[in-house]
Amino acid sequence: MEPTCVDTSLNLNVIPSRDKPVAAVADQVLVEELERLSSENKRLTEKLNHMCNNYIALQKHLSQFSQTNFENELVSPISRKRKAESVENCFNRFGYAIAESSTITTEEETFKHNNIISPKVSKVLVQTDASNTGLYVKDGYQWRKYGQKVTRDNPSPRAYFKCSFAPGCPVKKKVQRSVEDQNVLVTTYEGEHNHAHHQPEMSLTSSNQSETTPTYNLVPASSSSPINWRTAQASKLDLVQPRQLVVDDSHKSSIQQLLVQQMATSLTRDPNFAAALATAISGRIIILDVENPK
DNA sequence: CGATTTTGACCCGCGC
DNA sequence: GCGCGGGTCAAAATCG
Repeated sequence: MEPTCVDTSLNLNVIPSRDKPVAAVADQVLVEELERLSSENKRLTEKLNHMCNNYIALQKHLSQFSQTNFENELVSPISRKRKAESVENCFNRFGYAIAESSTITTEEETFKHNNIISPKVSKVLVQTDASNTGLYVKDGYQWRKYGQKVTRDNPSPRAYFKCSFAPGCPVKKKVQRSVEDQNVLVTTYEGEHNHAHHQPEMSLTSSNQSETTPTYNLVPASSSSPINWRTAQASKLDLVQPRQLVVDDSHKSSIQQLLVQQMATSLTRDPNFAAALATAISGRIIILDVENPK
């Protein structure tokens, strides 16, 4: 798909002519602008729909890939580390990660096949700027750091956090900079919170934690110039505990449509969204065509 | 002064 | 059995 630049700004420059009074011209301009914005809105909704379809297709591919991996491992078992690596490579192969989450790992599948309940593991990639040297991802929960370690395969240290919001909450997370792109923080969540998500925002801040606007990032795993989407409305997307709606095919499309509409509506209501979206789209978008992969 | 972070020590599983 | 590496503990330091 060709990168598209969408002009979401309002052009209200009124140039009165001798024939038409200022008010009439202004009315006409407003109507034209409204029509243009509504068509842009429609186009954006379609794009969002397309991206959702791609995401679902990718998830399907990933689960198929994991399934194949598991079957292969039954024949020739590999080490725990190798398994983790294969999942990581799987992400990279798909090329883009929308705050990537592995809702299921090969290890987890192994447990499932053995009917053993394992803690939920999810992985989130968060874009940082180069000046940010901290390992803190503000995700709405309260974390207590309990360790830091330099690992063999990555020169940057890995930080270990426990959820300290509720006593006895079993959730842990590991945060480490990606070995491929130092601007990307790889956060691995383990377990599920036994309490409510009290802070609605999901933002990345530097160690001084001074940023107030939630920041969401699309992180192309293979790209060094990722796209930033900055919108407050996006806080409605729960990226911390990625969930999968399980629906049958007959309801899938209608639910999908509903979600797309809700997302589009809430996003377009946000005054910051237009500017952010224009910046993002005029930058670079990589959308994987699942039907015709290059 | 309590909460949080830092950091070296320790534990444990895995591979050889 | 030993060494390595990842994960955790806990005492000291720091912060608000």
